[in-house]
Amino acid sequence: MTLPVTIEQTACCAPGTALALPVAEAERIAHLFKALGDPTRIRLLSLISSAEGGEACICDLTDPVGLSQGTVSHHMKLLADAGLVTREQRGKWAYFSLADGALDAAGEALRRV
Amino acid sequence: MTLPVTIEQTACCAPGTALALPVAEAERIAHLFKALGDPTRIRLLSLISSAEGGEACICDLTDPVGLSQGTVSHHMKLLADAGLVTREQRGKWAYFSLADGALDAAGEALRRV
DNA sequence: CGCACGTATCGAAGAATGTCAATACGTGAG
DNA sequence: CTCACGTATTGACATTCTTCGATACGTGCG
Repeated sequence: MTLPVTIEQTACCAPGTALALPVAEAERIAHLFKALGDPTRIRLLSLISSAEGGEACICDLTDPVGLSQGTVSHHMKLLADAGLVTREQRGKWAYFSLADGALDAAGEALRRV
Repeated sequence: MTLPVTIEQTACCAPGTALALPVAEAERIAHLFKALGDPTRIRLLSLISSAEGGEACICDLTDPVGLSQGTVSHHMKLLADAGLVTREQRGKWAYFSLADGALDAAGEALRRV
């Protein structure tokens, strides 16, 4: 983990800088898009959204993306941490769905830049 | 560079997979968001958009982000490669502006997932 | 309970990324 | 032409990311 050493970048500094996004918010936004910045994860999102009922378990996803179960689980964790998907345990299976309005929120974040 | 070894992932395969994004397009989209997946680059975009006239040169950007000139130049190249900013040489200076409709296109890409 | 199966986590290896200092490139001023 | 200055590129280094294989965790079935 890298602690944010930069302090109070929001106030003062170069002219015009005050209008720009505060560092903390830039980090939040970047974190969201970093989750979207991998082909496999885009594919996973797409697979979920086009799946029956808009949800899928890990076992449904490993084959299409051609990666190991552990790796897919890892990617799903990243997507969940970014708030892009939700996880629901049902029996032995973990079902993932697109988080409601998450993609819209991402688009909104773009407009704030 | 990694050549796309995966061939014809679009056709056949697992049931439901056909509806998902083709690998090539997932890669395109991911490449776009990877450019947006760094706090510094988000900050750079914001600085440019909030700058006088909606444009800025490297020298305007190094101080606010607190990074070396070479590093900022590197980030701007990535943003330009992703089609997010345009570069215009004017005298000794290179002026960067937000590419027209690029952020909208990013939002649109999300809707395609 | 014990086992099988789906999922999560861990440790390691290789690739990619962010950063700097140094240097090369290009352009306008003199 | 030569020089100064803004920008781009290079080489090096540390960090992060992606991936795998192996293993641990949890749940339902027998």
